[in-house]
Amino acid sequence: MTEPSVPPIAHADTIAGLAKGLAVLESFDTERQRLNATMAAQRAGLTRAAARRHLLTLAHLGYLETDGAYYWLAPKVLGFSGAYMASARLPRVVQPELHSLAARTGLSFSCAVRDGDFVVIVARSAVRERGDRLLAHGVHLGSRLPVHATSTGRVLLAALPDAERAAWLARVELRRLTAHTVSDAAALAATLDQVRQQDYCCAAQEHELGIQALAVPLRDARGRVLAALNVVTATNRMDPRQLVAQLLAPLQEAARVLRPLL
Amino acid sequence: MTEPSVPPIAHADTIAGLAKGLAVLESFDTERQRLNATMAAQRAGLTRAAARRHLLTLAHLGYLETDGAYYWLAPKVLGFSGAYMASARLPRVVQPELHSLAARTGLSFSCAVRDGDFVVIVARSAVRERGDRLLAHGVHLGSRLPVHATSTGRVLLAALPDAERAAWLARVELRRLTAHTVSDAAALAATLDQVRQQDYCCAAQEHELGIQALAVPLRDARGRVLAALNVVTATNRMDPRQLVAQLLAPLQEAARVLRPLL
DNA sequence: CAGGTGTTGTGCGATCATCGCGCAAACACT
DNA sequence: AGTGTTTGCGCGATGATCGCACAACACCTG
Repeated sequence: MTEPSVPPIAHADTIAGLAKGLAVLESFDTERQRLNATMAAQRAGLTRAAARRHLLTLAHLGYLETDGAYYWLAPKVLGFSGAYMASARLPRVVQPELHSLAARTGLSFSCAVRDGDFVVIVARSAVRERGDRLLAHGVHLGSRLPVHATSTGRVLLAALPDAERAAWLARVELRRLTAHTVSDAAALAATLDQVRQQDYCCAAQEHELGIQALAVPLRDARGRVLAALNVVTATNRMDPRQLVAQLLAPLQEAARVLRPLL
Repeated sequence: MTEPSVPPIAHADTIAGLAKGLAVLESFDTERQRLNATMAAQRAGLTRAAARRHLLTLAHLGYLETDGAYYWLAPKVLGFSGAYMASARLPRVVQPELHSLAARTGLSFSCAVRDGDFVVIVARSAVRERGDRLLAHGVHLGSRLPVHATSTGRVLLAALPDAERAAWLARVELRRLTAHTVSDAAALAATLDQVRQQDYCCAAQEHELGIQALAVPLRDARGRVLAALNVVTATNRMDPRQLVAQLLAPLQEAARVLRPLL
């Protein structure tokens, strides 16, 4: 007989050490790339002593490098990515289509799936602008971008059942990333309704100034939304209207071609 | 007073749960992509019960997906890759040079570092052959390839101090991957001497039939070998002699250009 | 330069998370 | 239906992990 008033923190047998260690590993993100025990403890929600032990373990296993005081990610963590890319069906199937789109249009395309409050880029075909400048510079394979401020994220949110979407909107903090970011839950809900209706999403400068993106959902044969496909352009090269006019059709065509393969 | 005859398994305070969990996560590789508790236990060296607990934890945290019996990698693991790519200096610096080489030659170039018995691809510029067929098909960012059978791996081995190299050769099992793989320690040692002397390595069909690669070391300003740069070609398009004649100079030039930046 | 202030490394005993055994149920294959 | 094999998971014992607390160190500051 369990106490009904106390919801069990973890109902099943979970390995606390593993969860904490991964929290530590996750606390190395784009913004904070070098951490010491104190900072890692703060970010991962552990005591300093515990964080230190986990950091030492991760370093010992080769996932982190250290100078004794600070720690940073070692190339070994890329191994997970390699294993995923080798195993997962989605990126393998989508990648050629992205390359084809990129080759035809000279623009950068990505495919993303949702993971909690973020989208994860699982396939990408980046095109270098003149002078080797890459658009959306920091976006790589594996990049995690906030779901509420990205075209792909919104397409994926729009595909959620109403109840789940409502729960998500009630819970999440809509961080403002640029002056254009929609950070009001009601406004986002309205946007998502529109996205669901028109079956695409255009997000202009909401995640990063100077760039805008257009996304469409990727459905499998049974109609379930598995991922989102998008294209990114510089705002000074094209306005949102042109973006939709010129690139919605190719994106939708790609989604149509991929549908039976997913 | 510790027993002198028994080398302590882990001298410092290491979190066993974390180490085991990561061993479980690592047991999902290119070859075995879907595992149940029994198989994971075998591969990670745990009991079935322990493996199950670790798998459940990983699934609960979103790193694995499961149907109840089998487990496979979730896209969330790509997040580590994204964080590493955003933080690490090496791939950021090398990537443009790889693209430039690829654009000029129409071939695929990679940059790799060593992690134990494997090299990890940390940057890559892949070129599609005619008909979208990709050379060295399964090689992605984050791929782990056996160090002894790859051009990059040998360049990195050749850079090791003698004692370390000898220790490695004595310890490692030189798995035969194709009929051309050098799997004899003495023969590999001789090859490494040659690599060290000529400062490049050409490996023909040792890792995969039909492809060959040429690699050079990437040194920093102080002369330390940090990584290796290579190019891959199909054996039916070029013989090893031609490969060296045509591509050694561009690779070395790239390494020279990168040297002050590393 | 001594004293103060903040930060870091780490030993220690208590505690509770993790261990693997072992059973029962499910499944597979006659 | 019967047998052999695999799987899910509860349980009590055990030892790994916890965070406190102290010492050592770095760095100001008057």
